[in-house]
Amino acid sequence: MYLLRFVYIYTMSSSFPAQTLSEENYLKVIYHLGKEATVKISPTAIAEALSNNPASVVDMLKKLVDKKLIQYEKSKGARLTEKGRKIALLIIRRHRLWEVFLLEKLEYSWDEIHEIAEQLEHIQDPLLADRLDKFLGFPQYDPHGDPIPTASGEMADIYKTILSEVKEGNTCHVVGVKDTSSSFLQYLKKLDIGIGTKISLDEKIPFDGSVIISIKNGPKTTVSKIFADNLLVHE
Amino acid sequence: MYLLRFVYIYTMSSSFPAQTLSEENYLKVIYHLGKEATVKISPTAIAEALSNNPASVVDMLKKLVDKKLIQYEKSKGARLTEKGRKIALLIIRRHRLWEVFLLEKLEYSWDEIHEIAEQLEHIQDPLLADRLDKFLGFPQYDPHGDPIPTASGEMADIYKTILSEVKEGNTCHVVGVKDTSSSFLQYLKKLDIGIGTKISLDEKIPFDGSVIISIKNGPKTTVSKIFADNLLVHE
DNA sequence: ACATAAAATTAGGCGCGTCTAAAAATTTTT
DNA sequence: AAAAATTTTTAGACGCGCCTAATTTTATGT
Repeated sequence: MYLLRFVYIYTMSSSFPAQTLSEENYLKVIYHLGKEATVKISPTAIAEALSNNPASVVDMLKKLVDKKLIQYEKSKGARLTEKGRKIALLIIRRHRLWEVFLLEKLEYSWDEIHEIAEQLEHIQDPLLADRLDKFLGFPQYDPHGDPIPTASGEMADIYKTILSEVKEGNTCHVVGVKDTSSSFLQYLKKLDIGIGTKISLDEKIPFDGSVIISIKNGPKTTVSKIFADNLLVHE
Repeated sequence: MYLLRFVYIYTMSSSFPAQTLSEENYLKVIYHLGKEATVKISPTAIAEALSNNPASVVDMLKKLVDKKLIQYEKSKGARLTEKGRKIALLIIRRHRLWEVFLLEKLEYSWDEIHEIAEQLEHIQDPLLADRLDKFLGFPQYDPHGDPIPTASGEMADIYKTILSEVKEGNTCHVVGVKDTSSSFLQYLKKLDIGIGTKISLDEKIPFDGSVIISIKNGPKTTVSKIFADNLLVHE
């Protein structure tokens, strides 16, 4: 019992004091803007991502510096500290786990889950993310194909690609969709394709980019290039 | 498609514009304070329930009057309007559904769920409560034995009582616990008693109030009066 | 290198929800 | 019915997170 508690102190979920909702959103945005390049993030970029004003951003950046969640020097851009990065990853972990929950358990569709997860990601409880993770069977990817950070704050690389990029003869698993229109989602349902569905790419037609696939080792089906461009998969 | 949307307008979950978190808490508190008596609720009582200041309460009451969520005349106390009552019931519905989720699906214990549900009850989405309700199998009572308001805003009466009040020969179902100490919860686990467990009261011992019960039609077990006083049941 | 454009920062302000202190109204006590 | 106690209300203020407008700093173009 004591040992368990001890271990918990070192998992992401319980080691940080609660941030305000707004602070959490800043950390998340700085993380997302910074992950591509190692460049420092400008107030303007943050303001745009949050749909607010650069002047407001500067105010908040000062506060985040005080809390040691970011590094920031005047006119040099912001960067997460290790502490800030861990919190950002926790928010992202919570967001993506809730998205899986909403899609798989509550039967929401791909295009509805993001907005609700934006709210749910801020629920504070030291055990919640890990319990939800377990309940969902430790999913590795969210319904948009993005990797879910682990309890210890590690995030898998994104191997996701689109079906049309898969080589002939290879097999992949569906991790999400790009297009979330109901016509596409309904078509997927008809083909019995969902998250995790195994697809083998049998042949590509040079003429129009159509691809011939086998769904769950079943009979061959042909889908258009438009279809294949919008299905996110993971090899 | 259109018909479905139309119907939804008339269910509790989607018919109200979002309130602020604080407004929702005021409505909830006014509901809870008002349900016992039909008396009007004083600012002082509300302030105490919210652990804040009567002066703050008066400010908020004015705002709630403007929004037509309560009736309030100077120094006469507050009362929910029909609109306010419906919103309060929706918040309570969400709270209790999330409590069921946390206990049954995420393996939280009786004493941990309230605080998390206080946060989850404010998540805004027109479909969420109803989807969660369905996912949970339309539970009628939360883990504390309190009835869950329906999607249309009706709440069952509270029939709950304690095991020691059940008459000899009657059968009841567990709806919750009064004591949430881990020693009691562990004892319950050992006896294989959980939410919904069927218990028949076979005999009461006059000497010390011990009761002899059958759990799930199984063999007879004797439990103390202290035990029977702390188990909430529903006949 | 200098003028111009763009970005960052400061200054001052605002709405929300809270507070304290003081005044007004109501209720209770005698 | 008057005095005392309590409750309610007003007045004024504050922190948070945001805003606009003006200023300063940095980057860009010729």
